[in-house]
Amino acid sequence: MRERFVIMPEYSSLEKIRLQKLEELRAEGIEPFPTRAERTHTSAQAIAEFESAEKEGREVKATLAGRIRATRAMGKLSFAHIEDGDGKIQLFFRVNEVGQDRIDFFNKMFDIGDFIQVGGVMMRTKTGEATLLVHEFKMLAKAVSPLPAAKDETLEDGTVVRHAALEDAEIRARQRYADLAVNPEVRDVFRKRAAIIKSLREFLDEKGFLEVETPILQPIYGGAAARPFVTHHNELDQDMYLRISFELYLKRLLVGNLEKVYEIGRDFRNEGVSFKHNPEFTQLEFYWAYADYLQVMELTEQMVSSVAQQVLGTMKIKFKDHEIDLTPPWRRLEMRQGLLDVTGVDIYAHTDSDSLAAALRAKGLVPPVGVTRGKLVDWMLSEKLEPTLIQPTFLYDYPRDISPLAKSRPNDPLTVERFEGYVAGFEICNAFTELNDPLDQESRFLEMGRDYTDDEEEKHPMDDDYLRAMRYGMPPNGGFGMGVDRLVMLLTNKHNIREILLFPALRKEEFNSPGETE
RNA sequence: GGGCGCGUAGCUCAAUGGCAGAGCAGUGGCCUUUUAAGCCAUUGGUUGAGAGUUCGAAUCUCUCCGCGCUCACCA
Repeated sequence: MRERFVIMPEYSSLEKIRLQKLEELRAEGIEPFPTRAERTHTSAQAIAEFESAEKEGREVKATLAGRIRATRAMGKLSFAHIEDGDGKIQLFFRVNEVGQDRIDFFNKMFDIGDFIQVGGVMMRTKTGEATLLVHEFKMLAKAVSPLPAAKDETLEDGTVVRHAALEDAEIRARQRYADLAVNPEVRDVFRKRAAIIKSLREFLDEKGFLEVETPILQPIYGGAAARPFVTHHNELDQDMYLRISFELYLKRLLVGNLEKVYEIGRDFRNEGVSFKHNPEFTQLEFYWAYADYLQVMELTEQMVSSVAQQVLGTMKIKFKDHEIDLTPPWRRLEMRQGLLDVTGVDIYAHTDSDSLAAALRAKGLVPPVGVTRGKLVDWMLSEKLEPTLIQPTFLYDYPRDISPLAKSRPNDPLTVERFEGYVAGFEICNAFTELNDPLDQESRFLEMGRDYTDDEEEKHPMDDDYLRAMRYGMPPNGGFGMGVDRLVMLLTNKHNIREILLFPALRKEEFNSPGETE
């Protein structure tokens, strides 16, 4: 199979016309991509200043810069809307101010999508719209390819209907630049995303946590059960893994007497892609010395609700058909009880996988066969319980055998102090009282190694350096991990991770030449 | 990776075996307060790619490419 990138094999007819305009501009001595631009006001600033000035009968001069989104040419008049970072504003070109030649020039040479600089005076049109009456204008950047421009229609009741908007999911994701350029609400999603991350950071900073950066390229991966991406360092001549979690490095810092640490960054997992999974995703983890999972629970509900309050101005959010209230305290549900409620089976009464599977089948359920007890519990959880957890819920106390880095409950070796936070039926975070006994940790590594002998990549590899660190002494601590993308989905009411990632993972663009197949 | 579905003009969509179309965008013309501006005219297509069935394929079949949904996987 021959591979190559698709590099716009040929210009379309629309593009050829625009290229011709480029040449004509240059022939007239006009640079279509000038080096510098000027601007005195954004669209919103110009309108705001005009609205206060017009009461006093004061004139507002403004130079604006932005992208042409619509034009309406009428012979001796032209109207246009440009859009900048603050919004849209109408331009009014009139023969009185600029002369017929410049009107014709604008109509002929300027297309939707072009960047323009306009200087003039603010005024109000007959229909009452605050508008810039243009005295002078200048091309800032010509768009060679037509933007997939939409038209906005404002109905009587003020609602805006967008016609022929770019909707193709593939083009929107692949050409996010075009999606952002024509769909303003997409820009808002990413502004909100930035605000959420900033707010998380501020919350943790304010609580005295230290933000740190740990290696993305790691000689040994760990901290989660996931397949890693493998790469190679040439000079060191060794394979490296892209991290699947931050956990083991952050906990090494507790050994180093840093008591409260966190990191927000990218994790990489070489696994399936779905509406809630991307191969690289943003994770928040923190570790808190001398705290346990109950304290982490309280901090979690404070953190998530305060982020919502700060970013959205409310703790009551909408997600799909659900009205969700993030106000603390959140419901706390012991996992054993939760599973008993939805399946009628008490996992504590069945301490091996055969017994538990039999009990489930006796209730008419169809659990997967040939798996560990931990996996059976996981199945009960994800199939039966999770979908019912719409309002924020902490599910707590998990089986030890699916939690190799969590600390057992005192006097209950089969159960660990762990919780997961659920909202809208999906998991947003995972936390536990961290295991800090180096000898116990070593035996857990060995245990996990045995469980995954068939699948080399997924097993927890022994991390000798981590054990060495633990042997110096690690304070008791509570740890926390949250998929930031999931939180962003929740707070923006987007139901696909692709909607809240600027550049989600997609197959490489390539094509087979006619007749050539593998 | 499995199952189901989709792919038609720059964008949004029609055409279900019988001449590939519409609106917007574009191009030419008219128009001094428009705002999906309007009116007249007009350009634009390898119907994702390739093969097959048929007198005839956007439409039916197969292969491939891409995307979506879903299952599996996934702390």
